[in-house]
Amino acid sequence: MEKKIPKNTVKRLSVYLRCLNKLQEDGIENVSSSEFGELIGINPAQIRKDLSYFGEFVRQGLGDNIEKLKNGIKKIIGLNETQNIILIGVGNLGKAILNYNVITKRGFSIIAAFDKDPEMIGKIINNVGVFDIKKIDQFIAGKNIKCAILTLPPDQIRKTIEKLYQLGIKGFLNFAPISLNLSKDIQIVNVDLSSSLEVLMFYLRNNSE
Amino acid sequence: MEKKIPKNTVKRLSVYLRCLNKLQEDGIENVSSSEFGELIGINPAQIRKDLSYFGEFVRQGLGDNIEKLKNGIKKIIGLNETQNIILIGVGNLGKAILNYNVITKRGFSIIAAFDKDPEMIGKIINNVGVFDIKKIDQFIAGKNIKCAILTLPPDQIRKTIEKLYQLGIKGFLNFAPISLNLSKDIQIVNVDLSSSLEVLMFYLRNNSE
DNA sequence: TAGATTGTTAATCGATTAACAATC
DNA sequence: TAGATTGTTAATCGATTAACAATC
Repeated sequence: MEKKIPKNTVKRLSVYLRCLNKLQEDGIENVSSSEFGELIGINPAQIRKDLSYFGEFVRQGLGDNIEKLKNGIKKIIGLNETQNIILIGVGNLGKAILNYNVITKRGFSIIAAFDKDPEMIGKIINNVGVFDIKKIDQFIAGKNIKCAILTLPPDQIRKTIEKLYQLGIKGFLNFAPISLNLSKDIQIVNVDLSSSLEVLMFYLRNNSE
Repeated sequence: MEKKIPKNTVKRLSVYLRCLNKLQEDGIENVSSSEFGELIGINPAQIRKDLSYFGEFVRQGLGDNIEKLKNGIKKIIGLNETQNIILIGVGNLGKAILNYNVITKRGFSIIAAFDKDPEMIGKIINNVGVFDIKKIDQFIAGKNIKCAILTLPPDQIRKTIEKLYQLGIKGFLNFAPISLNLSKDIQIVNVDLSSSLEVLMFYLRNNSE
């Protein structure tokens, strides 16, 4: 990647993709950046700028085909092909995510879940098998798995990341409320419910914004 | 609020709070901004600047007492007193959140859950009762509830927000992957798993950052 | 007091937006 | 062609960081 992509641009790409899908479902085939911007509440210049970072592939511009644009964004993100992921920790949250079909619709495939609880091992949840965490090495071997969803207790996160990293997995979606200082080589995205609630609370009290 | 608080400052306040709690658990009573910054990987000047927006209350500065600082941040966020919240939609994700005790530890109290499923109504999950969504009006009346967690299917989100807004609830934590253009008066924080996964995927492919 | 650490100003850096020539 | 819409440059706006006098 030649130029540095702003962090917010990446987040917006995801928003664009979702909205383009929606538009396509509604049978719309083209949008201009101004129409699109209007729709999602983002400045049209922002949209054009965001896309220009990857400008090679949509030379015709937004005004043209939604399908083309969608595929372009998918390619940027790496979702032009289905991504295999695994889930570690089949507690309440783990189960909820296994049952959350939106992830699948978006081009991800959870191909296995792992837990240490004998009660859970062997079960099948929404077509995903639960395996013994001890056997994860042999399961992963040879499969193309780039990232893992971690729905484990906080105290097991670090250990698990280190283990999976050795097995070649470098991307993590983490739900535990902890700060980790990890190798630059590891990509981690944190989802923190209490933190989100706190941010919400703040804006509720100071809602001049 | 005199000056405008940067969005990122608010997010960081939440991080600060979590880390201060951690430090306190470890028996530490004071930190300097440089130590603290080192610990959480944030520039000390950034921390001082963030806190200076609310400068009135920690005149002594970070170098002083963690307890004092913690209470200061709690007060800014509005967590100096327990915040009552409700949860709408007791599906898999709803259940997971009800069972997620971290929220409680952080100063929130989920005082009730609501669903329309007769099978669910009347059940108690982790000490939270599940009530008939139709009776929500009378339940809420007179109680001090400022925000709601929405774990409903996407197509029911808008309707539910409008309803709750009329009942005086203006803050929402939303898990459905939709973009809503709502009244400025409403505060909404979105948690979108697929979007988080997409951001993760992007950085995995372009991990020069 | 002397040293450490702050709060805040000024400088830097990055992200957003307006404007417009180039393109379809 | 004329009108619309782009991609990109330049201007603006905001957020981060370095530096330092003021404070404990």
